[in-house]
Amino acid sequence: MKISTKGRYALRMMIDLALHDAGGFIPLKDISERQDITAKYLEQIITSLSKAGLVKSSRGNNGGYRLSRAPENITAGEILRITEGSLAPVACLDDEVNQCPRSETCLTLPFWKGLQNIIDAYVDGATLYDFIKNTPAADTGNFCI
Amino acid sequence: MKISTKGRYALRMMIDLALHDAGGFIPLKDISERQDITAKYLEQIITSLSKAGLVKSSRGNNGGYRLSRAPENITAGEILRITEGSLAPVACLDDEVNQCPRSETCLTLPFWKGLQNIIDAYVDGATLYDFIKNTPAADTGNFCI
DNA sequence: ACTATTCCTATCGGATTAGTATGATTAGAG
DNA sequence: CTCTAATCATACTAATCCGATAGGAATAGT
Repeated sequence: MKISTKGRYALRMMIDLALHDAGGFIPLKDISERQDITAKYLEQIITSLSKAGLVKSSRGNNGGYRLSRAPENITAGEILRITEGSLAPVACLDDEVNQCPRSETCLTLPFWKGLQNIIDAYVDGATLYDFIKNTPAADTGNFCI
Repeated sequence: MKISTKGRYALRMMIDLALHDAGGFIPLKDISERQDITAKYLEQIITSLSKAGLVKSSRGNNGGYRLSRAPENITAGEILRITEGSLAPVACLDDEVNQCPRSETCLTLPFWKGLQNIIDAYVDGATLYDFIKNTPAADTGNFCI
């Protein structure tokens, strides 16, 4: 029941992009140094965020990444679902493929469904702006996980 | 971010024990057949529940397991924490060993702490009785996951 | 003694995690 | 037009975790 490094690092990257947004593109190398995570690993993660449309990229010299929307319009839920796959606590809530034939009478399914609901509501209610709104411009990149 | 089979099976076992409680001990073989899970695997899981004091066991012929408390006094949270280890979504919330030196200023820690809080509140608010209270005695063992 | 049960410890294949490695492609600067 | 800094794409890998399986010892009722 743990969030993997992909989800955690993705959130840190997105917050980093929000904090250091100056209108232009931010190279991955800068994020890598501030967050102390290898650029190669961040590359994999931000690629999926880019394909999902959460960040825009620019190749070549002076290239990099930037948020494609304002921080108040990007939620932690979006970021985590893209990188973690799904936040459903059990597979049978994910899609019809994994549903079991006895789901109609399952005694535990409503419990898991309820858990999924509160998790979804929580992560979808947190925007990138919520993470950075109390942070002075000087205090950037304060992460621990 | 998935609950493992250990947590799911543990919950199913405990519900099974609650549903079939007739005062005596219920052999693991019966649970195994009703739930369609190998007895050998259930053995491992119920051992940890037994060591934690959630079930009482009796060895030898006519032995088995039974709940050590009434269903309304056993929560899903207890069961899941024993079998899953911890429901904290990130390791630095688990214990001091995993805490990072920058936890005071971490921008993501309050978010994860909040997620842990709602998960804890939800699972601790669900008792075994909640799972079985609407189940006719005839309809036993209806699980899908 | 026999049998049904829990208890204990070890093993194991496969999947997942958390990266690392290599190189191609792109685009601005000189 | 070349150099360089960057993204993009794909493959690989070591380590860990998951989901069991296996074999036998201990216990207790008949």
